[in-house]
Amino acid sequence: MTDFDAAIGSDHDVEVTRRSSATPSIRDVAAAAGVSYQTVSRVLNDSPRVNADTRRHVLEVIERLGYRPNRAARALGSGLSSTVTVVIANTTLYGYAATLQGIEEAARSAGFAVGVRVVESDSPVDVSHAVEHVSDPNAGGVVVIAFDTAGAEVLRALPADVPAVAATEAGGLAGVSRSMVFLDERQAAADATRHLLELGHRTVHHVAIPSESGTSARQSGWRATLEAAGVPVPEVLTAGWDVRSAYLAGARLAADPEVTAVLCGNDDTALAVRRALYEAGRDVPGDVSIIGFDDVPGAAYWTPALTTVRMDFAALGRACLAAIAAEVAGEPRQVIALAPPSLVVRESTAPPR
Amino acid sequence: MTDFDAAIGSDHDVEVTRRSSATPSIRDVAAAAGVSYQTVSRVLNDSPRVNADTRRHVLEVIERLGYRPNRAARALGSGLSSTVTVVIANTTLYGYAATLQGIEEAARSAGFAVGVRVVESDSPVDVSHAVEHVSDPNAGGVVVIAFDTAGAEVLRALPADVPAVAATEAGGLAGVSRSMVFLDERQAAADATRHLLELGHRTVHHVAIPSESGTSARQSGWRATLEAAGVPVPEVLTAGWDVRSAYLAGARLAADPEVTAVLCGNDDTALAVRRALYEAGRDVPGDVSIIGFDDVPGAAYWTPALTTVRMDFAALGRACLAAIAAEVAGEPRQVIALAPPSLVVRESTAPPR
DNA sequence: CATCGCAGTGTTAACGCTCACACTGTTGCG
DNA sequence: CGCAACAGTGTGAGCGTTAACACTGCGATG
Repeated sequence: MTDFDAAIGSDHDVEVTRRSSATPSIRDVAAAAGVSYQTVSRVLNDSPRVNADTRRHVLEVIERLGYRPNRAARALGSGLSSTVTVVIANTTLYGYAATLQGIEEAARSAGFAVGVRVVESDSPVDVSHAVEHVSDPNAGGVVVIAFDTAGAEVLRALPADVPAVAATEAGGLAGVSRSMVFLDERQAAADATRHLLELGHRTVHHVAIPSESGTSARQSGWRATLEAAGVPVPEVLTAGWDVRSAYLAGARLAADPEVTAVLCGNDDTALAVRRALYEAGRDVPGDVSIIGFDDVPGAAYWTPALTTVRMDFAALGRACLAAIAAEVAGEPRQVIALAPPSLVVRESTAPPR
Repeated sequence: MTDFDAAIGSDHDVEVTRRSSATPSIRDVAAAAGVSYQTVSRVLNDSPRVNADTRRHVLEVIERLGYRPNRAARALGSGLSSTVTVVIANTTLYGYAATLQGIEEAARSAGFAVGVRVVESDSPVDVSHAVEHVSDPNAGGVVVIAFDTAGAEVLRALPADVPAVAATEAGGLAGVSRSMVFLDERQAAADATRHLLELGHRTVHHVAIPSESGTSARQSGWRATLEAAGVPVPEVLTAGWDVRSAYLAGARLAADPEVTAVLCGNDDTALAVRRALYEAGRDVPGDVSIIGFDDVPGAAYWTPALTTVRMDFAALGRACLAAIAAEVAGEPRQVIALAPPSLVVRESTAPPR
């Protein structure tokens, strides 16, 4: 205690410390506690080699001084950074946002900080800027949400020494040797298509959303099911992420009396298709059945409530975080298929007239 | 040029550098370019005091070596960190996600990195953890999305020396002296209410969403308008962020034949209210008119298309970034009201029967 | 009772960068 | 032609932390 008092009592050398008015550093804590700063560091990293009394006292001083560890310094000193950066095309689209939420949740409980970087398009400029941003040495790992070409391009352009994992479509990304995590949408798409066929529909149309490859897993599950059933495989209509393009595709389908069942690339697409059908005077599910993908929070409250595939994006995000943490820790790459999403049958599907 | 060549030619002191096998540092670049590391630093920070030829050569070496500046080291060395952390209650709710997108966009073009921290609730534990996380010295600024109590609590608990700005409801947060930015929703709520009144409705009911204060700006705009019009002010029904609670509120309204017009706290709420009305056999807008808030991307494609208030969350986010950048740069606090959002009249509102 | 081992602590040197300052050479001016 | 001014560059110190190692006692071991 004498040491402590002495340290506090003497103020003839106040000017020696740089600018102690600012946030206290580990050294200030050490001085106030009468120990070396290495001991404080040990307390912070709960090293076992610290006497219980010392630890308690240091903790007390930390509290009293309002000391907060400096992440940047820690990263510099250790060479490790407990940060993961999420590369994402758009934070407002449900699947992306929910995946981000899952990543953040897992990161938070694992003590990681999370960064976000939006890649607006798959243009070389956007992609290279994003790559540049995340390839900061000791910036930690990166999780690329590669549901689309922008993400996929970033993944391809990323230097091999940057630890990264991708959240992808089912099956992963061809030609990319990275850890990948995905939900098995192919299976779910097949289930959804079969559901429609079993209801008695002659065939099922499909409005596709953007995808990394030309053909999404959703689309291929749909196609395989139709082929296996020996029914005609209609031409695929492609929409963008914007609702309007889906509406346009929906309008084309609505004009075709042969169309009685539509598997939509996601719920937003289903919303727009349903609108187009409505405008054409065709009832859902009376005249046309529709199925979405994602199960956005409101889907159960639509009129009619939407039959859709529930995607557990939060689980996807959590798995991505676990994977990147493993990768940063030096474990080998892995490709993880999560449990297949399941079809939630509600009101938008019915037997054809 | 001779110096450069000489420096490149000589490799007898290759072992002097520590572990140059790893990512190159500023010193490796300097050595390879035959200049001091300070010169490289100057090039990186485009200081004007560098000869054009030197700069070009250094840039070339940087490119060749694949050098990437280390953000952590830079932050440590300068004491400044060009990172902003966004404190957010939920990344999947549209208003939050869109605001985040706006912040990120502005941050990206201003050269800031962005971090995300979710506060799951306004519980002391969650709040203090979030505060702890963002009060890292030299972690840069923080933008708190304070649409709810969780955000507001974080803001209140944040040490005064942490630079922060809040995206709030109209009017800002009482008792908090921080920079704040908001969209004037009060005005928009008044417009929406007036629209309904002008259509001939006796009064307008309101389903409120969570808000920082007990009474949201949306609610107070609604109330003021009803009072000014001298019509009865119905009891406010309160919903949470989840669609189900809004549905429950909607079910109560649907059961009341007096209800002919409802101003919903946001579009999700409107969706659920519309569903409840549908289940009760009441047509929208035939029997009941509804108005939402936010104008989510799909709102125009609902059946009926939703009359709602378009909130420019991206602009809100951009303004927040500008504000935090200013704050970090030492400029005084400011309270900014952005242009009031406007009502978009679509199909869900009509004169009462 | 000398020695080993280990709990507990301190010391030194990085980590990669920026800052403040010092230095060199050239230019411009009286 | 001497000196100030300045462009251009280098040097030294430090940012707050961790890692590696060195040291000090004390109890256990033979």
